[in-house]
Amino acid sequence: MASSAPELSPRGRQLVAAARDLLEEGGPEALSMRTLAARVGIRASSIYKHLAGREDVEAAIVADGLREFAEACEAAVAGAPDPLAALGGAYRAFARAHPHLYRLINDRPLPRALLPDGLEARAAAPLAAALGGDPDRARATWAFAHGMVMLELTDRFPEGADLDAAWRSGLRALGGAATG
Amino acid sequence: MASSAPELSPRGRQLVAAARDLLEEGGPEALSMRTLAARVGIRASSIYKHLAGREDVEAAIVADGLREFAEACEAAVAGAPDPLAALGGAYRAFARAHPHLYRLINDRPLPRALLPDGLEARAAAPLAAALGGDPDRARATWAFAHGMVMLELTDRFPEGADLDAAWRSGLRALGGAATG
DNA sequence: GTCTATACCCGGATAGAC
DNA sequence: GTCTATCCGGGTATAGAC
Repeated sequence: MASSAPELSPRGRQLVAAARDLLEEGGPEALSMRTLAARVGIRASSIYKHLAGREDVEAAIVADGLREFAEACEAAVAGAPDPLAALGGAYRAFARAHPHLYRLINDRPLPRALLPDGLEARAAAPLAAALGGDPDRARATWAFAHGMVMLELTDRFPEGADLDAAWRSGLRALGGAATG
Repeated sequence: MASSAPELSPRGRQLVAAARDLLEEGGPEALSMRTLAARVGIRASSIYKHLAGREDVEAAIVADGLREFAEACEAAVAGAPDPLAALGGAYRAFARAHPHLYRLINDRPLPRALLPDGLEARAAAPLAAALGGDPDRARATWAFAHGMVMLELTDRFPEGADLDAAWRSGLRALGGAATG
């Protein structure tokens, strides 16, 4: 079972926010204890009064990002005529707006022990609801969305590929009735 | 246009093979110029007589791995009654057998300038053929396979999830006729 | 809580002797 | 082609003064 993340001091929250900014601006290489300290005007050694280390910093960013992602998905499906299409659009939009954050969250194992209880399930719920209770189809559709986003972010599609059309084609196929 | 990779000396080939072993055994962190040199019994500085640097080493591993992947896909579809299912099985089997190699190849931009001409296209051809000329559906199916593999490798599916069933569900949906 | 100073580890890469 | 020696950079983390 996941355990709730510990409360952070104001300075701790400031550090996490600055760390996220550094990550989103310059990718993982841009986020080091030294650069993070410099961003908030202290020394690297002082960070350890507020956060246990780099893993703690990253886990806090993941928790914030995952919550925002869940909120975006919930907002997208609310009242949408085609929830699956709305969800796909929100998924892709989040990844394109926050590519480094998306990869920090989704491209490696989750730091589950450092995340708030229930957050992972909350993020997964809208897709499960849109697929109407077929968990295999929901997982397949999640994989499709994650794969589309990762291949786009890593520049793997050929020049001129119509990614909107690929999204439509995939969601149309996967959104149909599951037959086994 | 991609340019052919330069020929390697026997020592160069030995270094690339050793580098791939280190990667597959211990992941990216296990592959450094120093560990690589130690593996073949020389000093790190001597590597630079055979390879331009780390990027060169990684590109050579990618080229070898991508060729092997293409061969595995070609073998899987040859004479298979259900080419798409065969391709899916070969795709997942390769990723599970070589997780670190899979990620080196597929989880970041390709070093196209250092790869042999035509290799990227060769690796993509079997899937395009299995999807019968619908490029959008082929891209969607590629994304599905990549997503399934990445989510499995990064331990993102819930405990007890039936991944075989998710693969079947996704491939069945995506393999149907494209309608738009 | 922050500082200075420091320690330790790792990495990629180069110069020049042999 | 290999070596030694070295440089530079990065990272995490700690001790002790203030």
